[in-house]
Amino acid sequence: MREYYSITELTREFDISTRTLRFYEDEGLLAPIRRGRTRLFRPSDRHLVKQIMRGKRLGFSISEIREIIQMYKEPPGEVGQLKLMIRRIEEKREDLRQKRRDLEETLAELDQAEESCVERLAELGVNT
Amino acid sequence: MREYYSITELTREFDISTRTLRFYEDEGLLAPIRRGRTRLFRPSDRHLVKQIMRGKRLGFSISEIREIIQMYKEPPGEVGQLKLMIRRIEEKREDLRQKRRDLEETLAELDQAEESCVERLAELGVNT
DNA sequence: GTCAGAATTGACTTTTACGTAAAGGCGATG
DNA sequence: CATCGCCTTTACGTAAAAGTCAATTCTGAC
Repeated sequence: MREYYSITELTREFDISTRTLRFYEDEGLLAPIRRGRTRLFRPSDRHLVKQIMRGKRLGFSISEIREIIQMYKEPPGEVGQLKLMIRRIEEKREDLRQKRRDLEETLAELDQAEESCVERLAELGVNT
Repeated sequence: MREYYSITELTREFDISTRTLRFYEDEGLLAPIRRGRTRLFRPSDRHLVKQIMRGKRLGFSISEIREIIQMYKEPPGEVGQLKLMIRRIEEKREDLRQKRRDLEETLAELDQAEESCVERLAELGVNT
């Protein structure tokens, strides 16, 4: 496991700009360490970037992603906070389950659409 | 099945604003008929709104949603167009499968996070 | 017919998530 | 030493997706 990644290494790996990574840092999603002014990304930072990109693909906003990332961290020490956290996690999961239903429906409709196209091609005497 | 829905009926059903529905019309996603200047939404328009909201929840942009909606329509008559359409559908499906992987991973991590919280509560002697 | 409530258009504003340009620091290499 | 390539901050710009507001116009109920 590498010790540090430079900002451009990560931009290449995840196909995003340096601006984007700095923006995520401003937004409190990342906190790479510094050598002088230069950012050094640890493997854990790189993993955070992965999670951020995953969140993006699922259509979560920056603040939603921030919330989700909070959930992955060490659980809080206080009972009230813990219970609150559990409730929030359950909400996010419900959110994701809705997305899953949406996803399956969309996939099913696309399957149907493709089938129609294939049939139409067959009618036209094209061998698929 | 109702014949027509008013704009406000749909805003209430889907919890969106009239501005949003008109915006979708401007963007070519909807084309309700008119009585005078007033929009009348048919069941098919209402169904389109459902599909749009689904797309939104999955993080698709307006133009991606427009593309997907195109795919649900009658398949084109020309062989080249049909083959192109099939390729596009396959791309969208790959996109959705990626989202599904992202989703499952996120759900798994949230499960883990919740478990940590529950354990922590147990340590603190709280009965869940 | 009139009057409140709903609907319309059009213009301007806002939020999010970056893009882009300016101006320059730091270290290696020819 | 100069010039790459990579890194930095600061600041303004922008596209997408609506929100908001104003000025009208319908229209259904009384």
